[in-house]
Amino acid sequence: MATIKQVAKQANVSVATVSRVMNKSGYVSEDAREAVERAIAELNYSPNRVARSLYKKSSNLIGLIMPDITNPFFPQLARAIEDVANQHGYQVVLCNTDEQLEKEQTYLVALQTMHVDGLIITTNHSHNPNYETLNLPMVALDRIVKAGIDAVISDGYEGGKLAAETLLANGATRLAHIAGPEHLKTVKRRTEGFMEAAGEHLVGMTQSTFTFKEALTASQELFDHHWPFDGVFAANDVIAAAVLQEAVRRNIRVPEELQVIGYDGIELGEMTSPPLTTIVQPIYEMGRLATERLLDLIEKKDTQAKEMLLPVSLLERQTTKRKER
Amino acid sequence: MATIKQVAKQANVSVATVSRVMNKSGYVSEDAREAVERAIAELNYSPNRVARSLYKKSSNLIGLIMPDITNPFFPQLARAIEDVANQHGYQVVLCNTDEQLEKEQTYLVALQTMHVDGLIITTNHSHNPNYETLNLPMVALDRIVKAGIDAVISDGYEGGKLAAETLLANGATRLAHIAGPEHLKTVKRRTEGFMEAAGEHLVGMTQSTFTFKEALTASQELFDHHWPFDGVFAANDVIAAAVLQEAVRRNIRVPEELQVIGYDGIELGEMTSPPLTTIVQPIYEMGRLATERLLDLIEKKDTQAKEMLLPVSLLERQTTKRKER
DNA sequence: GCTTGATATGTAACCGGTTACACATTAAGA
DNA sequence: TCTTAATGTGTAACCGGTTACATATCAAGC
Repeated sequence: MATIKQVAKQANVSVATVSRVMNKSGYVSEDAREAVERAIAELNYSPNRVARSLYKKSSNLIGLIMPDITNPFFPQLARAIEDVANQHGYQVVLCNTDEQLEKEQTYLVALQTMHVDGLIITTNHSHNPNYETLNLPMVALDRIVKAGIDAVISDGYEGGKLAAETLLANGATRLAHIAGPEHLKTVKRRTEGFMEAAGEHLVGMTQSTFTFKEALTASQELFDHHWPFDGVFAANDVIAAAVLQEAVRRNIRVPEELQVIGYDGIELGEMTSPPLTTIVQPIYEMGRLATERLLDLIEKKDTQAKEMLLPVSLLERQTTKRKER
Repeated sequence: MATIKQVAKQANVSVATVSRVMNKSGYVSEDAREAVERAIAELNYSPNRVARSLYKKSSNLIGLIMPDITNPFFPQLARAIEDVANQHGYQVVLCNTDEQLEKEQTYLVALQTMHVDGLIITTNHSHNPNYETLNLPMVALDRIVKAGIDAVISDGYEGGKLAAETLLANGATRLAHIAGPEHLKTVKRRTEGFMEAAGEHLVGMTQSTFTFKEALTASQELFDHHWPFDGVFAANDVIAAAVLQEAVRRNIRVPEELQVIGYDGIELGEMTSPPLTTIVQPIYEMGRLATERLLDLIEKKDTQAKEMLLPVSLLERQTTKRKER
């Protein structure tokens, strides 16, 4: 790899001049600029980012902290983040924490010592590591961290409500629900919205994490203890897939006997049989927004912390009866 | 953030001594060591990786180049890679290329200028960017790049064969197949193995990419043009899910009338109705192996390029008839 | 007592960029 | 013509580590 010194020599100028043409800063004569550009091309030079980082204390790296990329909600988010970051010349460092405080801590110091410019956090921290003391630009994504930290979330309350209303409007009268992990506020909102709109129609409810296995268990529990019901809202699409599978196993016809609505709008919903009706969050959009916001923060364009609440929408596939309205 | 100078001052020694105790190199007296350790603790110091990188020309970063993390095969791989990397003090930089040469090029120079220590490539490069001229340790994962570059792959040929044999052993006599993208050699092997073992029982075949939408189209085509058949092997689980959905839509009972086998063993297979029988690749294991191999390469433990071929196995869920054997 | 090697530690160069500062030249304005 | 500001360029300090090298002390061996 060529260095700036070699370029300078080749172009017959000093390193300062080379740096100036690269950064378009200060005064450079037309002649010098051309000579430098020629030398750069000839040597196929690209500046060493580590060296630049050291002086500038900025690495063009952003840290992405998530519970587990293996959870199908996250890849799309990661993709959006990476796309936007990349368009702006940033790279992203992937960190899976499994929501374990210790892993999170380890990553946090690693990211800090490598001088990442900012953080996107999609992990909860009810257990409160010292994000605040980190003094790094950061934005929370699909998570509410605390006032003073930017957040991008979707309107879970409205989503839950929309699910209940849809079920009811489609003729369901006995509603059931499988809630998500209690410690995730954004997920809890979905349950709250659903319960509000379901009112006395709610006949049963269980709880589950977002792993399919546990969702299956929770589904069985729901059927065992609360059957019959004719509409289910699951806190996310993975849980909904479990409900669907369990319904099939019990020879319950979907959507004729039982309508099911999920939440998230991940690709999985297309792949179930029948395809899943769901409340879609604008996942990619959320990732995009969060990243753009982070880059603004990094470039100090705005320091007023904001919470961005995005609308959700109903995607009717085939686990609900489409009613003419 | 504290610097080594501050630590040195606090401990009343020179920066060289501090560096020595941190790296356990050279001679350090017991007294000095203790003083330095105390100072490090007091100042909550951790060394600046950027500075270290600059001198050592090594960043403890590895680049992970994949087509699209959104494709459900990759998150598990990414997870394995990140786990192993992290255990060894490395972080991973995520790069989605969509198999576009241009994005790949851009990433390659970005990764190089930031002095990543190595690369894991899960992307094909029939279009041949200059990996060879990169002069970086790298290992190909689930891809065959070329001789001289390490590769970790699973035995697609045996997998395809196993699928055909299973279908046949379960009583199927008219087999069909949906192949994957032609340019992926590892995927082509599956088709070859299947065709070899299916022999004259093969009655129809179409082709598809790994996106669900196109897989659905390919499935419809298969049913439209080659029905009836009683066993299908899909080149991966996403395609198998599409076949399943299309079968349900056409009121074809699985597995009674039609048996389906997928390939990969991703979580999606658990979530379909009925759950998918599939040929599982040891995905996590492959990621783990590839990363360990890369770290060995980085630490120059071994320079003899190897190709590691991992065995696959049949996971019987409910889209095949389990036969007493 | 003198030589020698092991132990211990500090100084300064180095990694490859960026930029403050000094200095020179040129053009514009009075 | 003289002053002044704009333009152009190089030198060297700096970012925060690592390490080669110089130097010093001390104990062992003769």
